[in-house]
Amino acid sequence: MTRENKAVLAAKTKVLKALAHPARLWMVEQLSDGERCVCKLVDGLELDFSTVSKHLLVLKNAGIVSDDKRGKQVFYSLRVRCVLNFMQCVEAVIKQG
Amino acid sequence: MTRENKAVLAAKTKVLKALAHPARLWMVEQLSDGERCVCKLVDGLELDFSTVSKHLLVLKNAGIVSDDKRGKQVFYSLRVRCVLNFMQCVEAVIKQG
DNA sequence: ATTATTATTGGTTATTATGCCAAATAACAA
DNA sequence: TTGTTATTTGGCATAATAACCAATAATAAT
Repeated sequence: MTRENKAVLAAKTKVLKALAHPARLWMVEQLSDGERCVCKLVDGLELDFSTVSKHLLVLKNAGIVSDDKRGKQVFYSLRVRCVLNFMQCVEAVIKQG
Repeated sequence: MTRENKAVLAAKTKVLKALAHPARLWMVEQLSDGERCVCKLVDGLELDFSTVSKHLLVLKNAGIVSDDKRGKQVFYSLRVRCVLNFMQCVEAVIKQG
């Protein structure tokens, strides 16, 4: 395998790893319905504010979400809708057992 | 969040986690071209035989691949083709920067 | 029967991920 | 200014992953 192939593989893996956590995946699903401030996401998760913030950073670094600070709140939104299509495939894997 | 929602989220996460490793993702891509024995996959990766075997177990437990022992070899194959479609979305995330 | 090949399992260690708390920042309000 | 709310950052403890080696199991070949 070439270094380039390895780099491509690492890039793909980064995106997948970002999605591969229940809290992060839940947030992505929430964002499919439109932007949310961090506080709103914290409300839906039984996690510390700082923990949620770090999870959002992971999603942002992977290119999956973007953030927009307005006033003292930060709103996150989904940059890539196709992520949701994939989840249908994941559900297919689950149902098939 | 209900326990049921948590369970669904955990199930989805299990599939995503299985894909979220360069060696495992590479193997899934290889299998898109047809079944492969473990030895063939080991050849393509710079990893110990036992390590590759364990990675395959992760994919199998997630429902992504199935195995078939014939003689002293074990052949793995992809159970869910749609996984490959998703990778196109992942590539879109990467290109978008 | 012995040996060789293919693969899995068990054990250990190193690295990475997760979560909380406390502290730091930023924006707005009083 | 001082205080309050919203968020991020740093630090630390713990849990989960990943890799290797050695040992085991199963099949095939000599």
